[in-house]
Amino acid sequence: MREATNPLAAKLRQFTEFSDREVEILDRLIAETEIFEAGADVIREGSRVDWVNVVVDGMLCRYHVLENGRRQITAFLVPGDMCDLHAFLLKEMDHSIGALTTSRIARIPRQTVLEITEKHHLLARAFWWATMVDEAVLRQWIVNVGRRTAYERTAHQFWEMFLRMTVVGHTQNNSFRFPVTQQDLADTLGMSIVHTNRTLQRLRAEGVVSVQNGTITVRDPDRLQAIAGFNPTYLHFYEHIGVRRA
Amino acid sequence: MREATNPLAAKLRQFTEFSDREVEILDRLIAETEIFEAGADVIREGSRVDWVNVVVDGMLCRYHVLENGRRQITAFLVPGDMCDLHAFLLKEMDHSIGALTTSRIARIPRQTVLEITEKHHLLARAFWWATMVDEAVLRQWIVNVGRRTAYERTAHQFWEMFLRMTVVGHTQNNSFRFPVTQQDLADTLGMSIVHTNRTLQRLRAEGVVSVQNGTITVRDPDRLQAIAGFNPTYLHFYEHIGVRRA
DNA sequence: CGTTTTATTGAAACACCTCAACAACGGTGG
DNA sequence: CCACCGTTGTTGAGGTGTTTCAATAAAACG
Repeated sequence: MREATNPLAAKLRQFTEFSDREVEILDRLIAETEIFEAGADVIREGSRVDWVNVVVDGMLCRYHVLENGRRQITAFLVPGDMCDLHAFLLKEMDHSIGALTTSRIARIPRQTVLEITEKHHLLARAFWWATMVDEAVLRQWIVNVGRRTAYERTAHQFWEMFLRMTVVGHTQNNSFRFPVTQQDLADTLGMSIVHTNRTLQRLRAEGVVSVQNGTITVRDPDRLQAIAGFNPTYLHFYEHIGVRRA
Repeated sequence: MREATNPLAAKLRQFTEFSDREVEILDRLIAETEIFEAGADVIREGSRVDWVNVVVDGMLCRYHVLENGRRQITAFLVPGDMCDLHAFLLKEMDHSIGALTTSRIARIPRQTVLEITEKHHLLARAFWWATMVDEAVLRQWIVNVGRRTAYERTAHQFWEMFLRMTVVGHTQNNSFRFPVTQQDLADTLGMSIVHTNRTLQRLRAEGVVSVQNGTITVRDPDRLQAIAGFNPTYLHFYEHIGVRRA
């Protein structure tokens, strides 16, 4: 059964146009999906993986757990994102992926991915591109955690997320669903839950954003981008898919 | 002129075997090189790139600069590493790449990369794989900066670097060249130079590592790995290319 | 409604930062 | 070969952003 809209195709179309044949293949890839409840792990650290997960619906996160219970989230996954391609390299997953909301996931066997990339250069290249985009986001994440204050860091995370959600058409009236607890947010920003709470309060008090019920509303986009110290060069990355400079 | 040893081929061989034809192509890619002096930038933020850089010799780093001068290093590049593939996506570089030592770089035109990946699936896949490895390293970097103390963080960086250098055969007697200033190190670990200095002293005083003249010697590997809280799963990544668990 | 999870608050502790001075080192030119 | 100079490393000390602990309020859940 074909998806009305194929988030994977939508995402990859950012990079290039596809033929009908290629779109058909992408459709077939996500035809069969599996549901994961909020809070459930899609993959757990240490497990062996022989397939690629594609997010069809929902939101998930990649997280690493250290010995003493410390946790670090290293990515949020939204519809269209492929994950665990790298599992072909590692014998075992070095981190877990958990569902933040009830999510629909398509599982593509390793063999299928290999065959497709062998026969369809353009798709192979698109997959590669998607990996490189992830890389760019990861680098910004490091900069964020390494060199920004809690306040800037939180703003940057929100702004980046806002842009990403806009790209895939998941924002309306400057607001979008971001169903994370403050603990989750603390674990993505590399700070304590208490300080996360206080930082959120400040952002709210200053009328920059409002956060409620897992929905974030950007009240003052210009201000938010400014606080975030958002790299205008990095923004190009979003410009060519429709997001404009403030 | 053929390279006696091709670091690019050496690196990609971690993932798969190549035919003579493919190796020949890889050799040709890095046949022509350019020298960059220590301290020079290979690419600067904001510039447009139409080629891929491959490190043939030396060591470089990827760094991001924020408005007020704060800097964050997000990667070290060693022989065999390809960089700026993602530049095909972004209009401009969102960060710079600087040479830490005098380095030899091969510049491969964008068009060449596209042609090769179109005609040679295996090479295309290898490039993709290399990108995914970079991603895994970046994720660990985030965990490091986000959730480890200065002490653990520094240890982790050293241990990771030690493993990477071992992989490409650049360690001898548990020591390797790591020609960074304490400021550089501070910028990679997301801490101040003063605290970096003190952390190094502690690591030295405890007989874990010694650092001198841009050369690091791992005096107590087991201890270092333990302090780093190095993820044994992540280690698999190195195991299949010869590095063994302590 | 109880029960569990999540958000919020206060206050003390501390890891890390900033400032600022000085020592050591490596190169350069006289 | 020494004097000079810029860069890098080291130290002390006070300041602060952030954490930790611990308790309470407020939602969310069944």
